[in-house]
Amino acid sequence: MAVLKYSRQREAIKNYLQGREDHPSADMVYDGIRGEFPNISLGTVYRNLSLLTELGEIIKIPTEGADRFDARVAPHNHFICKSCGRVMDIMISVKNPVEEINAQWYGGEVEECRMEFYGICNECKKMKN
Amino acid sequence: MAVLKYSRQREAIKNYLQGREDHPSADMVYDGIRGEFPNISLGTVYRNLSLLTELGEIIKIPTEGADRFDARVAPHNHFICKSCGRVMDIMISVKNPVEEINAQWYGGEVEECRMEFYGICNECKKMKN
DNA sequence: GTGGGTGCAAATACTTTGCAACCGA
DNA sequence: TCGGTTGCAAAGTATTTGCACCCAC
Repeated sequence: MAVLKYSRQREAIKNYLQGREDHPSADMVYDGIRGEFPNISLGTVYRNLSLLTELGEIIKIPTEGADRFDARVAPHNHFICKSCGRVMDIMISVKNPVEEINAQWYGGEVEECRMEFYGICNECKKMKN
Repeated sequence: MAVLKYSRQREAIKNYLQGREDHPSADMVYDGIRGEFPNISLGTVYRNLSLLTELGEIIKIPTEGADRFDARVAPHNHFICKSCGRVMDIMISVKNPVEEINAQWYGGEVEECRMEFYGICNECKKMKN
């Protein structure tokens, strides 16, 4: 791609993501920054999220339904609620098995491991009672 | 849901999945069984894949682009090629960290862990040379 | 001034759904 | 027969893209 040029919209999208604990979808980012940029378009949000993902400044997480985005790029793992779809960081570290996998598996070279833990979140458990 | 009734299409879809090493999308399943059922519709394929997923007879794997489906329901992990999108089983077992997570994390109760390993598959490496 | 970025709308990709006909129990 | 299932097409959701205008450099 050509030389990157500054854009206030891209800056705002990245800031918005960095200020969130959850993992918003493109649509949620769009809603979230319309206060600051009332005329921004959803296309611009998608374009910048893709660009930031390519640059490695954010991470894209495919889930059921819309993709989620995460400004925390350091390796970490996620909990995904089977009931409400919420995506949460799991902050505790478990041993990363990448070296183990590469030592034993020949389908390709593994660069990264993402663990996804599925279950029912506490919010949804409360609702059931 | 009401009582399940037998359907040749559903049977064929499940058989098709069980006979594959890869993890086809709905569209690939559709193409794959049109030989046997020339009049089957894509809607029927989607309906049955959803139903089988709910029944726990297959697994749905969200990825970039279309969802993939897997008839191997026993816990196992996947390698996803960043270049071609191919999804492959990683057959070697690494320790499942679910108990470790549940012992230390209070966001919810974890039932299942899926590890996704990202990298470049051997096929794509060959292409580059 | 040049070329990347934006807003807008149309297009595409993926998936679900309403409905009448069909078929398994 | 009864009600779940199918094929078809239309609708719905998620995402990408073409284009004229705008703005950073």
